[in-house]
Amino acid sequence: MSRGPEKQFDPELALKQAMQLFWAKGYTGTGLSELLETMKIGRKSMYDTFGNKRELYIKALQHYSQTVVNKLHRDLNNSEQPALENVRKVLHAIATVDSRPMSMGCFLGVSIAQFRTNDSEMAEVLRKHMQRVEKAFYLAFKKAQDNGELKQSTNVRDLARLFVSIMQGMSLIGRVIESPGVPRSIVKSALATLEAA
Amino acid sequence: MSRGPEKQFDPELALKQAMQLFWAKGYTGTGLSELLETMKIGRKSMYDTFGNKRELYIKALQHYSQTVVNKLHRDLNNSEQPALENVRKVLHAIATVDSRPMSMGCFLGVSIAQFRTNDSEMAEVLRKHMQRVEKAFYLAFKKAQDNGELKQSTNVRDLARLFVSIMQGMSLIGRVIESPGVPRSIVKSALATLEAA
DNA sequence: CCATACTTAGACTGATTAGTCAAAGTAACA
DNA sequence: TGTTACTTTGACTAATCAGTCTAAGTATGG
Repeated sequence: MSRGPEKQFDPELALKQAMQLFWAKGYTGTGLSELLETMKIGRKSMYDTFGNKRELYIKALQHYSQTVVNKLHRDLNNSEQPALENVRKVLHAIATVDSRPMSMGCFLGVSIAQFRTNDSEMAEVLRKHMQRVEKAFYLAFKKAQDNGELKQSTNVRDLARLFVSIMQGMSLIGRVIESPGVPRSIVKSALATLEAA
Repeated sequence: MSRGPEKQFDPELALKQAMQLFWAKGYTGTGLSELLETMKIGRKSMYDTFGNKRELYIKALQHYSQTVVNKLHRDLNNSEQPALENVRKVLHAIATVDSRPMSMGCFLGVSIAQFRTNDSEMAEVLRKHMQRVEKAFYLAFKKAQDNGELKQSTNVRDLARLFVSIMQGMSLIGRVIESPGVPRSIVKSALATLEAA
């Protein structure tokens, strides 16, 4: 039984704010003092609650996975319409987000770019989350194939991996382009390839 | 006329080594002391020759553009074979590189992920280099279309942007995947889409 | 052979870094 | 109402950060 006072802050809210700052400024680019100001908690509270800066980052990635990637799963597997229509809607939505000025891209993608490739612990964390993204696309394409929306000869595993790449590449490029037409242009030709698949 | 002694180091070699360290560890993740050790030059020499850390990074990006992106242009516009065959060879080559354990991806891509999106100066530098990549693909697809390798109805500008995204996404994902099959899988389905385009 | 103009190495600065720790505060239980 | 177990605040440390600057070294021009 806990006998002391309760925490004066909401750990999940603090985590969300940490995530957004990490997302915007990067891991090494985000200082602890700045982080604590944003999270509105004290130094000790951060270390007691989240471990250290690195563990906080890993927990921020989990938070992203449980919110954004979960939503991706739901949107891609919405049963109310044809599976490929879900894919189209999701890609258009992402293109819209990536078209905004100073779009930040995908938190998973920008994280992958920031850690050394020989950081095997972080690589494993990131790979795990990325595989959930791949699976979301895989399930949608599999269903589409079962429904006759895709040819039987199409390798839906490969197709899912292709679309994860497209999404990641588009989100990355969206961080620097000025024209909102570019992400739409990418989605347009990406969806065109589905016609023949 | 210069009256003093010549530099005791090769600025281009030093720049190349700085690029590789930045590439591996990121901008904020790379300390100046570490940088100077790798470049094998003194502190003052770095500031006199390259300005400061940030300008050094920008010059490293230029170096990348003048070597790697130039090679991409040459490979995609090699006139000895059909234009689409150039695209296939280039993508297979990139997939091979991205399949290596601890592949570092594309220096442009990892750079885009590292700077704040409101860093407009850096965004412009990165956009400029990325547009050269897009142009390399555009010219190859345009030639393919003129040669009848692609349908007249295909929008080659959109197609080029799609392939830049695919390449960036694949290179990013290559940093964390363990299986060499993933990049090959992506290239396989990417090239399959060209059959119908 | 000296003066000039460049180079070099490295000491130094003030700021900031991640992380620790002691002290004060507070709520719940006996 | 103490005692206990938790919280919070913020001072502190040692290391590192980017960047400056002085002093010593060196090749060239006169």
